[in-house]
Amino acid sequence: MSDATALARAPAEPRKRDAEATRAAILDAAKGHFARLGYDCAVLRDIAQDAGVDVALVKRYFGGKEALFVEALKASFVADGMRAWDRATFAQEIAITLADSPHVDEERTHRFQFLLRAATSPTTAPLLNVLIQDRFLEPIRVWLGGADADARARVFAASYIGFLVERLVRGEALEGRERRVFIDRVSAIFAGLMTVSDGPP
Amino acid sequence: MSDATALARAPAEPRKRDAEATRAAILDAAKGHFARLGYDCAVLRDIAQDAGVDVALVKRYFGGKEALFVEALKASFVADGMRAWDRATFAQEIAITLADSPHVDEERTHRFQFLLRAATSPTTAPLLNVLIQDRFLEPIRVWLGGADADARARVFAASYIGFLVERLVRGEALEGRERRVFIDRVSAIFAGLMTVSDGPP
DNA sequence: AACCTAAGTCAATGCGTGTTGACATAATCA
DNA sequence: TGATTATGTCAACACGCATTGACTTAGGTT
Repeated sequence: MSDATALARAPAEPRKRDAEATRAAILDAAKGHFARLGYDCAVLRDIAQDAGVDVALVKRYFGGKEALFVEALKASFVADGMRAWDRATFAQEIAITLADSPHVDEERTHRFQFLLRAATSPTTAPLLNVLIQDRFLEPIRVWLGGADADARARVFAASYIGFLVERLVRGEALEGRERRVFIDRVSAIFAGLMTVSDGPP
Repeated sequence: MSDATALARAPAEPRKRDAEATRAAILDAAKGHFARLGYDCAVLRDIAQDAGVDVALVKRYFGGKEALFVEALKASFVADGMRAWDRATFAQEIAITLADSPHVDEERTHRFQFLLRAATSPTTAPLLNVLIQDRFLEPIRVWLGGADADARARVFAASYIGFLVERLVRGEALEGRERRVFIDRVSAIFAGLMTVSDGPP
């Protein structure tokens, strides 16, 4: 046990002084906590501890909880990724991802859980309108392209969010035939949204 | 100011003593608050005040906040409604509802917002697994029927939730061509899920 | 009428949490 | 080296909130 305590005794090495690094550490920890817990349940002390930092530094570097949240939210949406998606395989790939457990794609999962939590908390929802428009809906709209891209982007985004929630509450991966059917149906939906027109002209 | 205080002086009429009625009043107020605010942001004092009741009565009748929440959640899902949906018109109707503002369908909106909030709060999510299965997924599964009803029910439920979130953050009704396209696409998705097979056999 | 029990009220306690300012110390520069 | 500043630490404070128990009173019972 003495080894364990020795390992846990990180404070023996009292943190190099490096403003940028600590700021980044806080931001990074914050992203995870906010994504997992949502604004209201996330606790500054825990975030700080996770970053190996004193709580007071949150104030120094960000001003407060809300400001930290906004910063973390923006940092979580550097709005890349989507451009790189391959149109030929996207629908299938995303459906597979959504059929699996939330734990396999931690990175992307976190980013969108963050968005979801932010959107569904009454405290933070007001902060989101612009950001959602700019960094979520708009990239999708551009990526989809074609006629009525805005409406299709809405449906696309909504579906995505929905499947994310479903996977969240499901918690575990789907298996066997259910999994195959799920993937087929979901990828059919996304594929349908990528085609410019399957409704009346 | 004396007028205002006079107006505010509702306590002049000190609440008839009726256990069932007050219990119901609390539960009713709780449903609204939890749906609108989620578990964490909802405040017992406000719920009590809304019901015209002292906070302590929440303890007397329900035991505590969490118990009240569970009760309210169950009460919000009497699992009716869905059976009554008309298969011929459902997809179109639901799409229209989802295109409009959240305020037009307060009743149903509230019930599902409740579910959503509950599912996305880490505090309450654990309480939901069974309930979601029993009162949400299962009715959909039965209503859909046919082969692979379970997988289709998942996709169905997920889509529904997603569109609900989308409408929530959108806040206002869609208009014009965007609205038409949105409705077409959404109803196409639901209609597709109602058909037994459009994938490989 | 006296009494008893269920229903409702009130004030206080304790905890979690964001925020704040005073203090300590490493890093940098004159 | 000594002084100055940026960086990090610590200990409270203030606030909101759920919870709790002691007290009050209406409504029925004997």
